[in-house]
Amino acid sequence: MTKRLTTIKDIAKTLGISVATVSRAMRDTYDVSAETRKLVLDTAAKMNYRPNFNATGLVKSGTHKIAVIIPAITNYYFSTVITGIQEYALEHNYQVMLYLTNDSAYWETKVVRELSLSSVDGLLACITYETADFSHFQELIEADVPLVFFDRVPESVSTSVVVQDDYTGACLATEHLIAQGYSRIAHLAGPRGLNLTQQRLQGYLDTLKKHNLESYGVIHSGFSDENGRHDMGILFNSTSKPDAIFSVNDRKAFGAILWLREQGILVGEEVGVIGFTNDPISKIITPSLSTIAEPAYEIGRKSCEVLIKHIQKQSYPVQEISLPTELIIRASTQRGADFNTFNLSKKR
Amino acid sequence: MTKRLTTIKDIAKTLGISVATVSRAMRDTYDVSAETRKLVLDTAAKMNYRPNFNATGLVKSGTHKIAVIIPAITNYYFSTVITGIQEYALEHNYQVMLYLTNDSAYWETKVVRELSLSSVDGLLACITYETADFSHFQELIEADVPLVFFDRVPESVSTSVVVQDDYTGACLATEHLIAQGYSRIAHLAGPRGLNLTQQRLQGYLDTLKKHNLESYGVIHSGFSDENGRHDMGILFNSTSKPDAIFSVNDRKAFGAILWLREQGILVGEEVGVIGFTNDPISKIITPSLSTIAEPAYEIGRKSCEVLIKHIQKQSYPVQEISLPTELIIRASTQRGADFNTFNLSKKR
DNA sequence: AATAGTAGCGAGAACGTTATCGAAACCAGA
DNA sequence: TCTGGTTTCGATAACGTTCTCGCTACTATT
Repeated sequence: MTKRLTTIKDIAKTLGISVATVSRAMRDTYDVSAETRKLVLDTAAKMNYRPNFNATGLVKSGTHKIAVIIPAITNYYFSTVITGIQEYALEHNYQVMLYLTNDSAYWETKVVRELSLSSVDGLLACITYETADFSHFQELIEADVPLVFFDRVPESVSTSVVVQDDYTGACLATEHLIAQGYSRIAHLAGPRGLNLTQQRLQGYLDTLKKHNLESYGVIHSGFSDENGRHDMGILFNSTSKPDAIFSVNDRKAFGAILWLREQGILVGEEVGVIGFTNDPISKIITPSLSTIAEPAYEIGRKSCEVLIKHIQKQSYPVQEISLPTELIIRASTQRGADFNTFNLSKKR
Repeated sequence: MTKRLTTIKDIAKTLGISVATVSRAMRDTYDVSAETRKLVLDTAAKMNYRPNFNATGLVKSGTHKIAVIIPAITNYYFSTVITGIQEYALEHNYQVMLYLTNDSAYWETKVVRELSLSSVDGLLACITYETADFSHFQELIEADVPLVFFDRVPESVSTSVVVQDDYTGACLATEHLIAQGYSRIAHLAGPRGLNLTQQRLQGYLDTLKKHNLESYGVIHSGFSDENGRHDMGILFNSTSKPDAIFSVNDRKAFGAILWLREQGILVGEEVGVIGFTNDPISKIITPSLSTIAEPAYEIGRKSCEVLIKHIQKQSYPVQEISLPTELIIRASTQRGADFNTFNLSKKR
């Protein structure tokens, strides 16, 4: 098919030395004189030599590849995490293989099971919101395959995880709503069973309790803006309507804002909305969305770092890393100012 | 490190047959009886056998992997393209390796040059907007490495490309602005040198000419909303101000809308804005953005399909595929209605 | 009964690299 | 001159798989 590439043998032949010497020279190890080393390196460059990773991978078990298994990449959070993973990996000479599960547990198990362990050194995974059976991951752990979870992590398997501090973030969000004078607070929650859903819900509930407030409703559903929009209809159909919404993520909060605008309800003034992520859209939407910022890029880098450390020495202890979040205050939780029209109709 | 995996030899030994027979049985080829085949397959499953891709890759040249080289993934278009690539690849038993260049020509050449050709069967690339020297790609082509470009394609190298119809899309956008009654039209253009920048600019210019209109300004810069915002300041600083903006992409159009809003200029009513991409944000921003929809997902699938065909038979002819775009009319190019306030302050 | 053909299997080389071991060459000290 | 130590290098086996051959046994044909 493609032209034959130059191998270590070719170099050895043209130089009249053995392949062993060439191999040693390439890797800058012991037992090779400075002259021959330079000679080998020069002719290797001249002959446009590239190492064959299949061969090296065969003899030393270990490809320099890691697999990233993730529900999707078409949103701010995931794409930013991947960017962090990618950069850390490349800096440390690892290559990343990407697998999208499309939030399907079927695809996830299929990918994980069929993933030939001879083709990657380790796995970085973020589970789907359907995943209830973790046996496919358990098998990997029992086979001593390095594995770290990020963002959405299972509770039952014992391996390293890297997440943002979901609980504290939810507390910050709820505290902020209360401080702004909202008291009838509802929560647009994520899919049940996900650790992150539980953590954010718990932070919300605990903060309400601390202030002797009652929840004005919790609805579990998916992460899309359409989910948010739909759930708002249900929430506001009751007799006791909320005056503020804490959404499990920004996308659902966008749906909430869109719904409120359609209903002619003033966002901020009448109903406060706060999200979770700090998606760039939150700055663009009208009114701009207050939110809890997640360190997506750092989560990518950190989880990749932990994985590579696990790969490089199996004695590396299991980590449970939680990165801090931050409250970002924008217009959607402000009263008093008419942020809704946002100068849109003001003439020069 | 990790536990020793079961190999074809282990299966042969426990069954008392030769490795050759096992190998043939696994691949369902000739010269093996139905009984032994079943026997081999059963014990392979029982022993949890996984093929070692390093070994197969060594003997048959050909890993089932493709490399995707892309400037970034943290935006709608690129992440959607990747999703399409990924899905087509997985369906056809190829695995994708991801490389982000971060729009740096330095990183691009580094990645392409260091990419061991023994570890991938082909490349899918979208160049950075800095890339002026294409020798790193030229080398691959000369080495007969399958390579296809998508979206941002170089003109000088002769290989398959998959793009959207940028020229016609730009014509559609400009025609639409004119049809809506705008006549003083300016263009927020992309970085110079990119084919897509040239195509969209040309479509814009040709359509103006067709209607005997003059351009009210063309400014080249990057793709970010910040670029768009900045360029608007320049555009409106002249004595002859435009009454409509055609932006090379949606992100810059968002910047333009934000800038207009800050200036108290009514978007749509006073100044029309149209983008290019159909980023989901275009539905969320106020007013919603008219745009030219790109078939990002299909471009991903199609370019992956072309690449795999190139890999599978080297006689496959070079393709130049251009996928159609579509005009999406929203509020930012409508006059008459007060879309800017968008019911925001309307009480129930 | 002799031959030819075929189905099923095994032995061994090969892919490109690294690791182990030993050999050669050189040098220093006695 | 001999011994011992170091430095530098080569031969060879291994990694797990596929591929090419050749061998055996069986069936069909004459």
